[in-house]
Amino acid sequence: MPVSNVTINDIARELKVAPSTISRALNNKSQISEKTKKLVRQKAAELGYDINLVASSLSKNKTNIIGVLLPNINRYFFSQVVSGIESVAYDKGYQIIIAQTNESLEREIEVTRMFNSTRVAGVIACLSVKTTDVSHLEKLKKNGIPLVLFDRVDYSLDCQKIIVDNFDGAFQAVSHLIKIGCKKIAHLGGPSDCKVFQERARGFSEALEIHKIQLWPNFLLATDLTHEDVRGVFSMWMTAPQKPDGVFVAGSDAGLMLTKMAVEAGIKVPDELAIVAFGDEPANEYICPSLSAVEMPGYDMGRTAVSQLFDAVEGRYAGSGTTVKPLQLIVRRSSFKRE
Amino acid sequence: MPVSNVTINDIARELKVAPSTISRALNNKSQISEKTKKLVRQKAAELGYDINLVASSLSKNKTNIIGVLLPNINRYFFSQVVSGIESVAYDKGYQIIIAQTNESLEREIEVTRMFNSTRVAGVIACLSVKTTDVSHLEKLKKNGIPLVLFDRVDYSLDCQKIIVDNFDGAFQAVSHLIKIGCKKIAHLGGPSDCKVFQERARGFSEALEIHKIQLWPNFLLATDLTHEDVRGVFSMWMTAPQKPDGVFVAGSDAGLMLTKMAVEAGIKVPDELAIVAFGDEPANEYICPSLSAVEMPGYDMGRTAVSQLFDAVEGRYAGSGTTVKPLQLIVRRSSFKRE
DNA sequence: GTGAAAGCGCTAACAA
DNA sequence: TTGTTAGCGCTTTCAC
Repeated sequence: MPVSNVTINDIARELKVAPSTISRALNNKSQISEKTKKLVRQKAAELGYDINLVASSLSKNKTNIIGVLLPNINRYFFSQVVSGIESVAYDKGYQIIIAQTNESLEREIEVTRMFNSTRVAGVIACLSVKTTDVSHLEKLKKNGIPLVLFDRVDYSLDCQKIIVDNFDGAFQAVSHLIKIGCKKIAHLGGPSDCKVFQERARGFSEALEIHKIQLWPNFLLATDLTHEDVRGVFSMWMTAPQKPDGVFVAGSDAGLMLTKMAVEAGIKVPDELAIVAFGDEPANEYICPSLSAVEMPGYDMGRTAVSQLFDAVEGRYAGSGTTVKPLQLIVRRSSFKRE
Repeated sequence: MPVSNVTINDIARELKVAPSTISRALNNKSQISEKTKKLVRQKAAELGYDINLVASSLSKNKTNIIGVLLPNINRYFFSQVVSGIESVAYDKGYQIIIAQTNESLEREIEVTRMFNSTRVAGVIACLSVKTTDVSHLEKLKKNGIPLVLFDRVDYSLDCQKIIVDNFDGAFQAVSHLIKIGCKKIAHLGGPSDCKVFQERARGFSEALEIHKIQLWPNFLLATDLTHEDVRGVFSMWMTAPQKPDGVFVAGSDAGLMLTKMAVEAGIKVPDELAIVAFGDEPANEYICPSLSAVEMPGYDMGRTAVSQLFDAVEGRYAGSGTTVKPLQLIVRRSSFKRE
């Protein structure tokens, strides 16, 4: 490993000026003549100089790195968020370091510690489903590292939060099912210890109540939304005395699985069973029948999150607040209007 | 912003020992008594000390950050690769900073410069389709930053490369189409200036040749695989005197689009038109008919790439070489055996 | 086994 | 406008 990097001292020596002059010139500071500025830039280019951001960061006590913490980068929603974050960060000259928790609190804590050690300029996070205690994130604040939460947030944390209205999305979805004529509507829900899933379940219940639709036993289930869960719940429903004629599924993967199982079991979707999922992804458009879903604006949420983070990083505004992004119900064949 | 971080000097002062002792204790160096080691750790925990990696990196002239450069994080394959990279990096105590090129060479150059300035420990990259000149990547090498390329590689670069055998994958796919009885097979190809797509086209041609299948005019097309491209090609094929009865599509997105268009046009897939795509993703399993595809092992490629990068970073082995990952043809309904 | 001191490359007072 | 100087927080020789 050669590691023969040019430093500002090299440039300074060649030009017979002080290193600080080089620094000023390269950073476009005001108190410097255009002439030397040009001279310095020229020589820097000639020697192939690239600033050492490690040294710069240490000196300024501030990096140009944003830490992004999320459950899994390979889930569609999260990859959309990351893409949004990266696009804005890039324009601002920031870099993003990403880490997955795999829904493990222990790992979330470890990553947060790492971000802290890296002295990231700020952190954007989506909490793991298991996260109840948030002291690890509070420590960031204590160290002067701004935090923005998205999707799975914790209200006890004093920071900006970007969310969707899970209650409303669920309410919309279920109201839609009711409108197209479903009478026996079930909810395949997510982990009950996670707020977003609680809200979705609440939206489901509320919609039933308002429309005076009966809730049958075992029609409101909290699961981990794994393949096994979906399979188990589906077979239970299909062998029960009361079968649902409409299902609101709390996650997009589970929605796809359920739709596929139903079709394979010979059930007519949507006629015998209408399905709407929370969370849209490309497969929803392709599955047969195509799957209705409440679409979460991941890319946009990412962009907003990082913009708000920059407000804090750059000292413009660092308050606490919640941005609620609009949700859109996309009606496809799996819940297309019957009579 | 409080920014009241504890340093090793604080610990040293409290313990009335030298900062170097703290450093040694915390880094588990050999020349230090267990007693002070324990003492130091205890005090560090008590004060809530977290190492400042910026300072550490500057001092060691080496960061614990891996730069990952790829076209788009929100494409399934790439998100899989990143996930694989992150999982291994995390275990090694490294962080990953990711950047998207959006298939822009200019941006690829800019990001590379940035990685260089960040003094990343190494870089893992998938070149943009537009990348022909690779001097920006050569500069990394010159600066002692190891590089590993994956998927879209450049053989003039002296580094490890992780790829799939695009020729073979295409050959397999097309041979399969031939085996199930297709006689008029077409190829919806990708950008012709990109090696991987050239190889896929070559595999297509070779399979036809070997099996003595005629190549009809306009049956071997290079496109950008956009929605418009797919639509245009599809309608051209369907209105031509000779319609294909089998198509090998160079990308998974385009494969999904084509399948959907065919079904919507009332064409029986696979009976009238069999389809196989290069690249698998979740939607392939769900689309109706489900879409056959050559599966690229993204997660595994990511893990291998980063492992090889560590070999170079940690000075074990830094040669040049190519790892070819196995490709698997997954046969689904879109090309299921007819008689 | 521990301390003293230099230095990683840069920035930012303070002087001139 | 430019130079001098003192760090940023850590690691690492070199002494003791």
